[in-house]
Amino acid sequence: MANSSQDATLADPNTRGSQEMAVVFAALSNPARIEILMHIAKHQCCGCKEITDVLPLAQSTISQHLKVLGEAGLITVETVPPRSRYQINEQLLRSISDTTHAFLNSCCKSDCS
Amino acid sequence: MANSSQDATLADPNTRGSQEMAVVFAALSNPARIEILMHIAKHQCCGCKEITDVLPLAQSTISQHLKVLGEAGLITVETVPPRSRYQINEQLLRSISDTTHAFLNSCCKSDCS
DNA sequence: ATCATTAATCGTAATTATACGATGAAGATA
DNA sequence: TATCTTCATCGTATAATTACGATTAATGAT
Repeated sequence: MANSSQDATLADPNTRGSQEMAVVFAALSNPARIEILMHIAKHQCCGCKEITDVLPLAQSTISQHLKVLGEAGLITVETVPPRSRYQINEQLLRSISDTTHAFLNSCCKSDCS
Repeated sequence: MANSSQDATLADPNTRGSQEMAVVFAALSNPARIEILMHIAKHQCCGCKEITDVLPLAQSTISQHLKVLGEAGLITVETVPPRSRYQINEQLLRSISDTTHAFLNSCCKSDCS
């Protein structure tokens, strides 16, 4: 079933193909998810409710977005019912940041006049 | 109408909100589009046909992907029928690279133990 | 004039994404 | 035990994405 938050196939920037990159970008392709990510980063840790209080979306929708972010490995979850604490997966995010930077820059280093 | 390749609202990294970021990430959220982008970067300039020859997708599909990449501002088009030459929008891509890097890093600079 | 090449667009089908309300599960508290 | 809070999941409706073949448009070559 599905890949957990710490998926080994995403650990090494150099083994990240177009498929893996697309998954990460897809997770970032929704404005609500970007806001959620920023909110978590700002508050370091937070639960679904705090985000629901701040964004104009239903709790079930937020929960679903959190799931997508988790499956892409961008955040981690720690559940102690009835609460779930979400936080940024810093290690992976840093790796993704580097990969993205390298990828985009590799598209720019030519001189097509 | 719609936004052309050099959309002023995307020119400044600091004015890029979650909505604008999501558009860029959405354009990058498809493996075929990543491959297309890499192919264009590798060959500096190329037409739809060269990409169609290399990817297992129909010409109409490639053309559609190119349109998405163009609307997101990642590539520019120069059409002299019956050809269209695509190339990387380096300036915008560099700006996007910086924005993405800054955004992802801003999510990592806390210490939530 | 006819044909070939290249690429955009249209129509369409299948899949995926997004959002919601309702429900269920887990534990804390009255 | 009954109630509250928090969150995940289910079912569902709507919209967007992805892909294809067919068609059209523009130009160059025969």
